Amino acid sequence: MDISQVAKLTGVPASTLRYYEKRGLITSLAARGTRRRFAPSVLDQLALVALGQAAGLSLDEVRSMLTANGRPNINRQLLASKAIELDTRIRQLSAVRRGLRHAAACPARSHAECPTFRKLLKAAASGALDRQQRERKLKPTGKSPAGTR
Amino acid sequence: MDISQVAKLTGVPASTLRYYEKRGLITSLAARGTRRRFAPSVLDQLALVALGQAAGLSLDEVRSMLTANGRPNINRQLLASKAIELDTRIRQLSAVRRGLRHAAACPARSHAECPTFRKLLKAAASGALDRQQRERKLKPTGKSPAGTR
DNA sequence: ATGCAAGTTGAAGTCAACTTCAAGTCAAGG
DNA sequence: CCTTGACTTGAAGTTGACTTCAACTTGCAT
Repeated sequence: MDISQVAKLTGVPASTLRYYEKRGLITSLAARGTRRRFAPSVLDQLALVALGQAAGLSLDEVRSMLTANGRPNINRQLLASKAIELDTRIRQLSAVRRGLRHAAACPARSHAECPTFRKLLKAAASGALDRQQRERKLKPTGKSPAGTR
Repeated sequence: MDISQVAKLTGVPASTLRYYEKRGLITSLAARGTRRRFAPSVLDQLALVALGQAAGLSLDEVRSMLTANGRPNINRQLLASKAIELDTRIRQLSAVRRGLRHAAACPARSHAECPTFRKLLKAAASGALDRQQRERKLKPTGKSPAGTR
């Protein structure tokens, strides 16, 4: 397959595919300078990247789970710890969602005065603050964790 | 309170507090050029920012829910739609978490050959790809300021 | 054989949310 | 009064994941 076919098939832009290849996340059969050709297995590789991203791995972390030839090579410990992080995150998001739903539905004039909202606010916010602090601890130099998108 | 007290109390660095003030997310009582003083209500304001961030709002979106004087002014429609997004996101994260847990525990030699893993991979990844495509649709020029994240 | 869309490259630009820097100001202790 | 350390400002730098650009090459259709 050529790059535009893969792009069309997966929805991943050609520029991203080139970028992923440079980062060692996917493999192509190209001689340098000529047009890339992708084996069908690139679809699996892209799926793995997508899964990793969805799980909150950086591209470097995803690559660390691939062998030189592009096959997966799983670091169980990293995955298990990411799963735990996900658990926590899911719980926090659920609390936030409750907060939003309440805020959107609650008829109180000012939410500053609605006790239910204040309670959810405090819970969700303190969770968020804790999380911020944890992240700062992991990066003691103070470099920003670039968005918890 | 002065800026370092607020920082200590909330865990939000002083630099961030200044940044938030410049962005109109929190208010201070300072005459320009002198030292900032914060009213206790700044803690509520910060909680609201944290909640918004946790819910996936951009700082601009958070600010759009504040009146000029810094009191919350909630856009129910935006909140409700963010709650729906959160629902979706939570479901996707749950699927991803299942995938991770399985990958971390599954004894198959190569995960490429484990059918359970392949199924979860496909599900989680396709969800992730769909999401990517949706986000790209919302940003057609690539220059739009309204981050959906 | 030729035109031109589609591909190639490295380098530079973008974005959000901060952080860091340089240069200067203020306030309290000694 | 003077030092010192916490504070002030605007400007510039950082991060990760891409995208865009400029300047060429390729390869299919005519």
